[in-house]
Amino acid sequence: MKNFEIIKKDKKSQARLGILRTPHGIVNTPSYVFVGTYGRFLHLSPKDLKSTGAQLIIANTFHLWEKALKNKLKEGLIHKSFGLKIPVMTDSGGFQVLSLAFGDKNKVGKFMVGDSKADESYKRSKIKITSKGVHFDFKGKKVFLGPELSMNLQRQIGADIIFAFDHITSPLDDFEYNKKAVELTDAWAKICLKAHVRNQLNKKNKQILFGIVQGGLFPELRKQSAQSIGAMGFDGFGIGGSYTKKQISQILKWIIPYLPEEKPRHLLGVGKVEDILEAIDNGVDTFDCVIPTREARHGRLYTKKGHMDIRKGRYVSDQSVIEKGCKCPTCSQKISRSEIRALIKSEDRDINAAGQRWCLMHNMWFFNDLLENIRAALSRGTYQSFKKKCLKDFESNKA
RNA sequence: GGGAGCGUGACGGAGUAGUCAAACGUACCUGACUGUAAAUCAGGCGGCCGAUGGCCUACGUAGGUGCAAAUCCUACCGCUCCCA
Repeated sequence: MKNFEIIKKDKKSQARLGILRTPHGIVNTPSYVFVGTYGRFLHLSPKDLKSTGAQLIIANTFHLWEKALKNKLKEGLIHKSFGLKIPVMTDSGGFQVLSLAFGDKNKVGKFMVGDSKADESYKRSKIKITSKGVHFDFKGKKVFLGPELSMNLQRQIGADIIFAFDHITSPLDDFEYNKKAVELTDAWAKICLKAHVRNQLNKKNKQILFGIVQGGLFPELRKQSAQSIGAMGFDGFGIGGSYTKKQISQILKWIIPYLPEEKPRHLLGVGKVEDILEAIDNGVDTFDCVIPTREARHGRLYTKKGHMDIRKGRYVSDQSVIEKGCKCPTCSQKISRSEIRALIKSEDRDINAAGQRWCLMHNMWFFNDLLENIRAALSRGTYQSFKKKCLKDFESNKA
């Protein structure tokens, strides 16, 4: 049976409704993927996680590995770690080369604000990239990560869907550098595929491997990368890179036509409300993002009419629920804004954690519900009007 | 009745003559957060202005010394502790 099946396509866009089959269950797509980097969600029990309705979650190979380095990675640890038998992904660790090795130093992250020009002082001074992988400093130690190692680690970790080890570039990198990065990502992709075939040889439930498209902000490189990675026989595709916000849908338009229609597409690290609507419109099936969880921990709560910062003084004695009519675990239990605020403002770590837990469950449920509504709209053939209304409501900011 | 000490911005709490509109913390206000080194971070927080500078009002109250005081002196008010 195929891993992925398209059930319905939107007539006015690239959006599609599908089913993704994994060893630990099916995922209805489009779907949000929540990030539990270290194999857990801070402050949430497995039962809590389940109550959010999450279909698919993702952990990080580099961080799991780095954390478990003292001992040894245990076989198939990831589902035990999350404490739940649900579909799980692991990212390859390629992004950490950008975010850890030089992201901080050069103030380069996933997103750039405005249109940045190449910075003369920008250099990859603390990182050495070879055909085998990347050497860089982490917490004062020399570390190495590459395609072969990432594949082996991901096999041990045991997620349902794993990613090839790629080379992400920064918005400050020029065409030449991006060209090399695409070539390197291609070369590594081949190594990953080979290792993957070997690793999965006698396994009953084979892991699903996604290759990753790069190419920076250059249409010809994006096309080249999509064609090349797209032809390699991966089970699905990740779309990577770092860019300015406005460039997401542009990049997708460059890539999507060259990726095999029948295979799933995952947009790496994008997940604001307006961005996911746009991504789905352009043919993306899944996407992971820290936004729902990180922002929940920081007190930002989502509603259909925008988001609110529950820590603000105006909620001190607000006895209403986060969003009227919301069926999330938090609102269902009638936990008031006032109570959540009091908890999350507490300096006591346990009390504070209890507040964060309510926020986490609400936000995760919110995004799952949003995706469920998107799927329903796709099913009915009303995605375009749904998208329009959803954005209008959300941007009204009357939370 | 006698002795000792203390009174600082919304609160806690530094400062004890000039670099003080006053450290720091909290509260409060704004804003960030997009393949998580993020239960985090940044800015503001007396008033006014023609504002990377200027003016006014401020450190219990009222006076005083001094070029200059939240910082020294006197009195008063209030609070705390000790002895009777």
